[in-house]
Amino acid sequence: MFLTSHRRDHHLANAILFDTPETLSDVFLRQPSEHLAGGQSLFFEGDEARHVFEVTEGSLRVFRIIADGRRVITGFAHEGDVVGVSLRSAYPYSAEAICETRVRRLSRRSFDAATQENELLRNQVFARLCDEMAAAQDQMVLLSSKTAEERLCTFLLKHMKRTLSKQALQPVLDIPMTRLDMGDYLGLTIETVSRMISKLIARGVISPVGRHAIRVNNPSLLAQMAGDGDECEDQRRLVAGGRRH
Amino acid sequence: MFLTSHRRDHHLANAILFDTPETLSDVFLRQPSEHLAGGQSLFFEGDEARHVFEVTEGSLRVFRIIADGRRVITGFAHEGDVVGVSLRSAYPYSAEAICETRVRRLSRRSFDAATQENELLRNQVFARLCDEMAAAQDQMVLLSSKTAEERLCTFLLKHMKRTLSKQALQPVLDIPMTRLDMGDYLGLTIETVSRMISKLIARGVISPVGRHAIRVNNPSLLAQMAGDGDECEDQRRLVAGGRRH
DNA sequence: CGGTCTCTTGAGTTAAATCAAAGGCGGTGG
DNA sequence: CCACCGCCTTTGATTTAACTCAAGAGACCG
Repeated sequence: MFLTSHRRDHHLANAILFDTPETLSDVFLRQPSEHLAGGQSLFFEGDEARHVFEVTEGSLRVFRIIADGRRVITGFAHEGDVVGVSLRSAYPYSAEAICETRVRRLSRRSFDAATQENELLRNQVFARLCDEMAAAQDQMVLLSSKTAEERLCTFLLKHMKRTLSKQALQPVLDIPMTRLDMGDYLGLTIETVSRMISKLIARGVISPVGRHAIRVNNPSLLAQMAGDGDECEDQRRLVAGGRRH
Repeated sequence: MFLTSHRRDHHLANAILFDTPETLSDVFLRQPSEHLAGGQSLFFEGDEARHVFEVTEGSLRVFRIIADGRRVITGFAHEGDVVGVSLRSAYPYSAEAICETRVRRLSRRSFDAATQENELLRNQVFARLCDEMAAAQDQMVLLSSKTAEERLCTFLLKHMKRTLSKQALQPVLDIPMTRLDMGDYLGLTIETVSRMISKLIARGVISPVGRHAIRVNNPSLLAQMAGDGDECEDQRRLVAGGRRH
């Protein structure tokens, strides 16, 4: 389980918060931040789940290796996200730094204690779990019924929304992960990912800015191509007979 | 969000539990059970999330209708499962009875109150959320990297495990859902689902028992065909270079 | 500046989707 | 009780989107 922070507003001086944490991040504030080089593992699937981590800088990929050796990335954790939350004794997935990354570590005991006693924190954990669940369902929709093009556009759009909130209206989007990461996340091969990126570039929707960044020229077209429709509420009640499985 | 019960042991007389619920089911015990005919909707995606439901009999499909009218089933809820748990004001999915089904309804206020004040219940909700999250990740693995055959076998196996626990060693497995339901859950068309079922029958792995039940002749072969390997721990640490996206 | 790794592009293959049609089961009414 | 109708399911033929295989291009590093 990894928990995505939607907003992290530090209203109050951190010093005050050490003893009465108001946000999940506050709980981690006392911990020293640890550095991970790109590609370095934080923990492996099956390891005893002794710690919970907050990402303070950089990004992690969260994945499983399946029977035949293939990798399935179930999500990415970015600044402010918490990874390793679970009730099981072992981590159900591995986590690895995509790029230079910093995390704060907290023992599960401490984390559990903090969230058990503090209703505010508890609700935040619950809220994040719910959001993560919703994200997982979105991903299921993507994997079970979107085309390669729609998957890529959805991915870019999601990362745009995440970055946009902090980087104002800057249209240059950092993509720290490799094509392989994207492929393993989107259920596609690197070749298909590459082809779809080329297609978007050819159509002028995006422009390449080195290998790990793009400029989004036409966000609304990108959104349209992501195939989420307008989430048109009315249509939901009709049991529309659209085909394609 | 819907929560799966792993075990529902009523150690104590229910009467005693009314005031001090020990399990999530106990919270629903006072509520009258409502009947749903097959195909009947419990709630729609986007509806205001006023209630939480416990399935006491039968099964529900939990799904979303996407932009082009297609349906994606994100899960099924069976006896003992709780559906509708979320923090959002609106349900993020629809829920519909697959067959004759009974549910107990609880207002979100009551449910939240009960779980806020009772640590035991709260932990159960948390545990179920974690399990559901793990199931969602399994489903992502299935959708992003399993073949049609593996998907079907995984599906049958999962339902076998669920049913087995209560119906002893009886190898006849009820499949209340239609081929369309299976397809929308597994990311396949009804034709492909049907073909894969025929293939399993031809190979003698299963035998048809009417339309909505099968006999599993060779559970271990079925497990092998599900493609989950032996979850061999050692292989996990090797960054094996298996192909297929 | 050579080596390695990542990415791109092209050509051919394939698993599953689509299109099409027939078969079986269940319900309804004569 | 049987005939008919509608729905779900099965099976077959064809198409297609994405995968696989292959080779070349660009980036990064010692």
